[in-house]
Amino acid sequence: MLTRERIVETAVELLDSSGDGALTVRALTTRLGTGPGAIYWHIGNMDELLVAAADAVITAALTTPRDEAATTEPNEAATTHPDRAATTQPDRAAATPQDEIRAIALGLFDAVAEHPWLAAQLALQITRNPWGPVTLRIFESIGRPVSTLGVPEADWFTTTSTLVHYLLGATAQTSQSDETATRTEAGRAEFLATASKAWRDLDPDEYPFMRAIADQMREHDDREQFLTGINLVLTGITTLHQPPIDP
Amino acid sequence: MLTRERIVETAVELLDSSGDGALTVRALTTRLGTGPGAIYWHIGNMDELLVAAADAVITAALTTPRDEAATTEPNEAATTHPDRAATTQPDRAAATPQDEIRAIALGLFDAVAEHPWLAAQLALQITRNPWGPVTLRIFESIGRPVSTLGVPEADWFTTTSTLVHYLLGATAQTSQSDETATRTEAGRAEFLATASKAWRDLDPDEYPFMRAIADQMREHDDREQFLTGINLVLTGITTLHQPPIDP
DNA sequence: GCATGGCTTGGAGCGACGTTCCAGTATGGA
DNA sequence: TCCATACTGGAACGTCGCTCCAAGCCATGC
Repeated sequence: MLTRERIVETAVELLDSSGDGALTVRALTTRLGTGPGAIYWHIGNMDELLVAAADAVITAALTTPRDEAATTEPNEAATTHPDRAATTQPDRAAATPQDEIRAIALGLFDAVAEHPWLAAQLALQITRNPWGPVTLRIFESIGRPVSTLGVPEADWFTTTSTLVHYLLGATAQTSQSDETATRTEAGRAEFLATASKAWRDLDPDEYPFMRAIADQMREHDDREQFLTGINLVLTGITTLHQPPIDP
Repeated sequence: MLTRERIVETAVELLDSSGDGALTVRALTTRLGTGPGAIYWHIGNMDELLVAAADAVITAALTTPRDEAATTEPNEAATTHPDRAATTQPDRAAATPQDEIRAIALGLFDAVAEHPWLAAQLALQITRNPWGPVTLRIFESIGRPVSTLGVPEADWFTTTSTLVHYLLGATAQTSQSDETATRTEAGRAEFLATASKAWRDLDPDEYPFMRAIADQMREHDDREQFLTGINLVLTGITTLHQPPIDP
């Protein structure tokens, strides 16, 4: 029996294994041993399928407890800390709101790193339908800890927007689409060296700044830089909204 | 005579007038009164044409002096402040680096608002080719004032990245793709009211935060919120990098 | 003046895509 | 047993990016 879930699942598999352009109706039909009519009975649209695929992966990334280690058996991790396990998101509690935000952001960052097609999809869906299910979910996840951050309620929307926008921009650029090259450690090092050299060879009149930071480009780590950016925004938030008078 | 510039120019016209999906090779051929072979003689690829179109618009947005008023005759504005006029970008000088960054960011924001197709293109190109000409130009423009901000040179890359990533994420989401509806003032108000109501009707268990900020959604202004976000990041930067010891 | 050879053009056509249409099958209730 | 409804998969349509190629253009050398 063909179900919407099975189609979405297969779509994600296709995207994961063969990249952006691999998700075609024809590829789905062969993989599922069926015809286009069957697929369009369950799914109205190719775009709708892409939204569903992205939503599935994002939802998984947002609800999975961020344990940094347990990737195969999340239940096992849950038994490690059996108290506190009643909440929706088992671990992660007992941390500062800042820690929560960092954890969620890193979860999304890693999800995009694991599913390179997700970067383009996120970007596209956010421009085409700014408040689709994907944006909504991310906003809610980031907004919840923001509301416990001490920010006045009137600024919740703007503050969360800033965080989410940074997060989306950063994941968009940092998703190595050049898969094969950047998959390995050596390939990534080579990529960085090449880019760094390209910047150094730019026109000094037109690109003085890029030339100045070419070295930093070669030595930087995407994930670390992402976290630094999050911390920068968090610092801005706490600086603006809670003056140094400590209770 | 057909030239690459003429093709790019026509491509921008097509995109501006008829939106995202209007730029096809066939549309170009009819508009230019030629055939596909002629076009592919000057342009290697459809993607390459899209990059060129985006680059053209972005470059224009980054080099135009941001005078908020003078759109037709930039030279006139230059005479207003005749000193300092020797730099590449006539006015804008004599301001703080923060002002410069705000001006550049708003310039990009307005460019995306004026060319709605640009949002999706920026997002796509940045994920597909993170250091293409468009990203490079934006990075250089933002990075230059950042380097005069008092941030230690070792942090220039990360700091500029944070600003650019926020900027890209914000413009991506804030580009009303739903053109006709949001073009007019009334249409936009209706759009906001509808979205706000949709948030209020969400499941209280799953989306408590979105429900809490539904009102702020209805009353917010995109451009203003964008600026607030920029200021938030700028505050984070100055807070982290120059301790309150004032010279 | 004229032939030559390299740019440049535009039309025909190829393969692949998303999508629709529809004849057919299965299944569960009357 | 019959039938309505849910579902399937193959054929086909229109459009897309792109390639191929015969013809045109035009400056140069003879």
